[in-house]
Amino acid sequence: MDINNLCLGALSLGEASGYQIKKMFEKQFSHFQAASFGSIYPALAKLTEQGLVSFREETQEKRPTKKVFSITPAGRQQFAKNLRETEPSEQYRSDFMVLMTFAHLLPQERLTEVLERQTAQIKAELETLQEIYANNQRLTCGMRFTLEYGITVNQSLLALMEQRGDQLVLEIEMEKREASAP
Amino acid sequence: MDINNLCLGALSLGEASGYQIKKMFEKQFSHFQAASFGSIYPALAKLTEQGLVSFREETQEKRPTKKVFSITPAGRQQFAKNLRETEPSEQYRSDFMVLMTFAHLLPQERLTEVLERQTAQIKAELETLQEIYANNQRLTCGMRFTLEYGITVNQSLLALMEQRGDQLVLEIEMEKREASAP
DNA sequence: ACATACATGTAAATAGTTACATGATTTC
DNA sequence: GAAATCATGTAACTATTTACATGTATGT
Repeated sequence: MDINNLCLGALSLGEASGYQIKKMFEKQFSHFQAASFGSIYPALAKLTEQGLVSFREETQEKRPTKKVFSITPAGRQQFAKNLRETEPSEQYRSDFMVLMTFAHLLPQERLTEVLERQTAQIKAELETLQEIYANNQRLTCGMRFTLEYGITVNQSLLALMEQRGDQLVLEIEMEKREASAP
Repeated sequence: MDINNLCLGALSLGEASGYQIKKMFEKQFSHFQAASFGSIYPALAKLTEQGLVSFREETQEKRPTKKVFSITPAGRQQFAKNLRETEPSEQYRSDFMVLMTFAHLLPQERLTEVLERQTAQIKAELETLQEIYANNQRLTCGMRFTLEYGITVNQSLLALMEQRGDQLVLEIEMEKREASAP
């Protein structure tokens, strides 16, 4: 599923400007998809060209004029079709995991710092998801499910970090000592 | 952290051919990084050019000749330096989550199928990780940690899918009925 | 007979990010 | 006075995948 399609999906939930779609990627969709302006605006232009979305210009006081995009019936049909043909693939890339894999090559202070940063980030992500879950009435069942999915992951990860983090630091130190004096 | 560096990291654990490095990405590193031949071979060529790795050609009976790469002292130093400067960022992209977000646009059978596929995939991933964890003596502490990390995530996700999956299908059906007859 | 494992490599295509350009308004 | 929010857009760059090219050996 590419950004073009994702924009179509976002608009299937209601009209929005490019800027507002970016906000959606930073909130509701943040735990499973990212997108920058550099991909959203060209996507919107292409979808307009294809007749899958339309827009009206809205002049505002004290704010720049914005283009409010709406999905067309053709767009709605196309999105439903693309969705049916989408395979549920997943991809995950983690430099945190790379750092852990080679933790023995890191100075102890850096390792401790990285573990603390990761814990803090998991905590922050968990709070963000819980906040969206609690303070949003207009969520579909499916969105609530994805939020629960994210909350579950982050809760179990937080528990792991808190009980296993310090232990790892000690293990690495022991491993280093053994290696230097066998 | 790019593929060039990751290849350097893989070789810091022991000498290997390009083909064997690919295998590492499919096993030990599979839960947090992916790489194809199209990125590994050029990476190895570049690292050789930079003097960070060296190789010897090994002729085999009944198998094609292979290049066995080793990390040089300069390579080891460079990798440690790169690692210290790597930030623990993470990126996750999930078409499964996209499908769930727009689950109300999917035919019921397709939704059920996707949920079952996802459950099966989580199960498979969990088993793979547990197998690597159990049947591998040469794992560093850090690698064991990443495996526990992956196992934890998949265990909690599996529990969620089993208790929440069917419920979601029912909720979606109810939502659809309400929408058509308000 | 067909797929998979072994083994290396290149070129084209893809899909995206980052940085730039522009500018008013509001909050700290 | 600096930073963030609102708002749109382009162009260069980056990193990676996919598909192609080539070939033997083994398992199903």
